[in-house]
Amino acid sequence: MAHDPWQEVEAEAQRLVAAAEDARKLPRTPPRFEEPPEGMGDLAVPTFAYAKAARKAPPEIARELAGAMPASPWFPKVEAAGGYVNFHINAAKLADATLRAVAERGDDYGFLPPNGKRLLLEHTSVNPTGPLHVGRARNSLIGDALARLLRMGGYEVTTEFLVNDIGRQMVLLAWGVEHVPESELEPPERDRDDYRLTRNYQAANARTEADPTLNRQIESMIYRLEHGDATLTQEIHGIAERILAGIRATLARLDIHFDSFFWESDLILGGKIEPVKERMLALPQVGEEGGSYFIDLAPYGVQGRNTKWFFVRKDGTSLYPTRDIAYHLDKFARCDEAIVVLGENHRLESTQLRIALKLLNARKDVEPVFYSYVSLPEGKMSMRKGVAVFVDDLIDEAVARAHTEVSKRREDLSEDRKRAIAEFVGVGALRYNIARVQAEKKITFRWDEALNFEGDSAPFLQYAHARACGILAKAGTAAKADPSALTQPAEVRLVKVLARLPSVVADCAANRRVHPLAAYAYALAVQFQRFYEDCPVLTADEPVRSARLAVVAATRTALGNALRGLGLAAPEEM
RNA sequence: GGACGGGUGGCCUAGCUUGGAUAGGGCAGCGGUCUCCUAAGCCGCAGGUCCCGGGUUCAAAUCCCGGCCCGUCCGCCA
Repeated sequence: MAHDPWQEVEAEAQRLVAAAEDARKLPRTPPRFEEPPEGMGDLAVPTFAYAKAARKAPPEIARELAGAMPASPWFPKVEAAGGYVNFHINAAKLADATLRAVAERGDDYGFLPPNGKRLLLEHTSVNPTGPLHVGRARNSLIGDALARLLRMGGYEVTTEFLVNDIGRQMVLLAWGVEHVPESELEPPERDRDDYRLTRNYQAANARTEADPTLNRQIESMIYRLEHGDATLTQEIHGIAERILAGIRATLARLDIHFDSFFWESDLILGGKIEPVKERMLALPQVGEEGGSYFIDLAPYGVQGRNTKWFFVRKDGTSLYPTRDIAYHLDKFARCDEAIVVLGENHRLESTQLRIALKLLNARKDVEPVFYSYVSLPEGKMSMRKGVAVFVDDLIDEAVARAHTEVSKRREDLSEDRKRAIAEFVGVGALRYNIARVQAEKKITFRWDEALNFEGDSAPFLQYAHARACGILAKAGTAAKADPSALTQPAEVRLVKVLARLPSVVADCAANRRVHPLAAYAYALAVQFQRFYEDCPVLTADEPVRSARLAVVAATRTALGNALRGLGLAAPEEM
């Protein structure tokens, strides 16, 4: 475990506790280490749990346990304090282990060894009917950060965007493109196909609402599409491709890119739907109602007004569930684990899908990661009502505000340099604001909060990284570091944070959560800033200078990797 | 009606899976701090019924039960 210093520390403490338990004839209790209050050590083991069996007071047990603890080079001091046994760590040894781990792993410090698993992560998957708006972008931001995090966690990750190019919405879009002339449309907000074509989509929506007879046209188009009409499929595919190009351009600005695009129409053209439909129809759980088919999910824990999950229409065409199942079976053949990022409104649907996959004896399950929607102070975002914030506008605003800040703070820089900094600061602020919060929290979008550049924000983290780089750039080559030269509280505390990165990554990857990594990166930046105030590096005498330089270098690596894991730029100056 | 998610100082948020020592942070507010590696920083002050009520426990923000509030879903739509 040379790559994970903190793991090494806990393993050693665990060994000591077990030995002490045996010596005192206490039952082996897998210790859950806690962090004691400041100044009371580094690891704490509560002894309350032993009290009943031992029939002794916790403080007494703590004293006995502490006394029975074998000597260890890791913990020069183990003491009882109330009902706790507190371990004081050997700071020099931890520094040595941490700096060695960073040296051994190099730029990969914090990356876990490859676990050999192919993980398919689906995210974003918006219907290509218009530009990306802020509500949906949370999906992309969470998905992309998760992909980066899981790569750090040792997975071989493929990100995939499911392009829906066969639904009613897409037919409507195609109809709008064909039947609504440019002369009847307002000028587009931006000169790009996603902005241009979404006007046709909105117009088509408005017209079908006003004139229900149009629905027959639309329905016949849907029918043709679902029966593999190659010409129509091609046409819609082409339109979707143009809008998707716009969406991809927006995402690219956020540094979000996909490894794979899966076109839903390929399921139909590839004949993947029919076999799945047949397999489903053969299930004993299937019911029939007026020529249509469903699975009653009530026995599987689904409750509500209607537990019937229809997958075949009375005209024999497949419904979305069938295609979703076919898609997932296809996914499963291409990976070892499948994750999909979904909005909270898809919770039930996801449960239904997973039950169906199980009934079909699918070889894998799909793991959903849910997030709540982003609303505006004035209420819900809605494309149809035009109450939405486009991601492009959000990015522009973020970058503009960042540019104002950079100009204020760095008059010495060239305009090109300021623009470059403004770009990663603005985009970083946006990304971090989503990444730092638990996905299940609903968010009310406020400009001032989304574009905060101080305190717990991306620029703060980036600034810490830039400062570390600044010191290293001026330092020249350093002598070999002697970890025992690190004795100041600020530098010792920084080392302790540095030691934790691999454990944090492991925890995040296992739980499929990115926000603890954000919290870690912030804690690391905070500790580095304090170190920066308290511990001069370049002007220090040897051997302190070299030791501190090694800590700064380790910080650059660890913080840089944490930043990149969150999808944020790790700048050398700002 | 049912299911699921959230509810932590004025605002935002961590901690909840695995119960433990004064509930961590940030923003906004107030006060300090640039002859010294970038002040997007650092230091300090102030601010809390952890939604409410029961229960379990030596110990509950955390677990259990019952409410309340907010959100989401329960289409032969996708």
